[in-house]
Amino acid sequence: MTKEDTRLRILDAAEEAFAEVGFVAASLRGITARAGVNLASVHYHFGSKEALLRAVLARRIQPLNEERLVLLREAMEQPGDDRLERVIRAFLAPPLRLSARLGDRGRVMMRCLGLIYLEPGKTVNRVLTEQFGSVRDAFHDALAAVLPELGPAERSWRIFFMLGTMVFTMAEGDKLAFLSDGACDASDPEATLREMTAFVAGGMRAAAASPPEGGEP
Amino acid sequence: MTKEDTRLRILDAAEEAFAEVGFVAASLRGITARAGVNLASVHYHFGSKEALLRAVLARRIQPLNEERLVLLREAMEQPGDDRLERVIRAFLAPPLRLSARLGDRGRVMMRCLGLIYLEPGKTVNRVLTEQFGSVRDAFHDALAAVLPELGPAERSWRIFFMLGTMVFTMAEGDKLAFLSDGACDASDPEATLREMTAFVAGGMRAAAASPPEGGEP
DNA sequence: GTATGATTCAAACGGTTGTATAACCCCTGC
DNA sequence: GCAGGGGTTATACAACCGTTTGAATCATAC
Repeated sequence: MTKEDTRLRILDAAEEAFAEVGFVAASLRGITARAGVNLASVHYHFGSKEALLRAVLARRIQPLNEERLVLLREAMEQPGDDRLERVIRAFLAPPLRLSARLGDRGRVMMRCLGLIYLEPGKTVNRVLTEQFGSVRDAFHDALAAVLPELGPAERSWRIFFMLGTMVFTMAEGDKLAFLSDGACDASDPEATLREMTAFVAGGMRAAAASPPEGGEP
Repeated sequence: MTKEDTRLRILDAAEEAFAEVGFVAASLRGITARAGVNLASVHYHFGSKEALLRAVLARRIQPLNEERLVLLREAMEQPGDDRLERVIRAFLAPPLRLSARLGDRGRVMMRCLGLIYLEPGKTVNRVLTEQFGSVRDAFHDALAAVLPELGPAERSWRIFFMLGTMVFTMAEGDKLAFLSDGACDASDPEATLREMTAFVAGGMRAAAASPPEGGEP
């Protein structure tokens, strides 16, 4: 068993454990037992439990956000009536595509990312929001171009809702099969992308709800 | 200090602790210290940490779901073009109204409920989904009447997204002020209700994304 | 073949957790 | 004024946590 092998097995086991019970509830003993490695090896390879979490997140998030920006550029370059849908898909598709590519690990990765995003903790949040800052700005600008009738505050609200829809689906998608009596399957990336895009696009296109910010004439 | 006083102080302190760090990360010692009561009193009054969690949830959720069903009945009784908006408001308004009524505790309660909903754990989920079952069915039926062009699967998807938008906003609303550079304020219940209703209604009204379920002719 | 550095291993550390127990206080009813 | 019990208190317990340590093991280069 090589060094890289051990690192990978720890990363995989940690991702599974985080996906099942969250970060704080997952124990290094459980993770190392699942990975079949020694307890101390996680400190040798990563340094601490938090550093392990950062490694688990970085492995997935960095490619995701890069792909988001690439897809967003493509979506903005070509005109068309469905430019809004393409922008939204640029935001939603990367995790779903990655999930499909990972096979069985796909749902583990989705649940892990969604759960960790929602779990409190100063360090975790700092990492995620740092990574997410430029992506948020890029989509803010793109939506300003695609939906010029929306004010900046309204745009922020709706990007927030889009983020929420995605994170919630990633974290709680497993429960949808039960909630819908088997009619829906969130482990199908194609269907999930189609349904989410339609819903979010409809929400984005809704008439502005905010009263105008300037004083009345 | 009366018996009921101690119970209430524990409930309040627990709600705050859960809102800040979640259930597993919150310690009974921290909770009882915050409440100014003895450590053992939580076992005397509630029995266990999990039973305390159930009590914290029940205090808020039961009235919420009852109000949802009342508002839903009212929304369905009177006709009009904005029946969809009224149905959605029946779902979204109760927690926001309760938050406004609770004053400073409002945001604590919102964050606690949202966070606990998203935190893994067999018991928690069972309690919440049990309480939520009848509400989900009622809204499913109401939306079938208001949006007859939507198939049952599509309806389940969109109710799921509505739930996600609400839970995410309850849990992460605090961060919206930062994410929007101060342009949005999720601690304003009126504005939050207005923005969420517009977004969710738009998503609900979007054209169906699913291919028809029957075979092609 | 042996020296060297990297990796793994078993064991233990101090601290925190939820829970249990028994003594204690205080108020009420007689 | 005093018995009694509901409520509070301090304390202890066993289990588990993340982290550290130093020896054992391995692979590699000379």
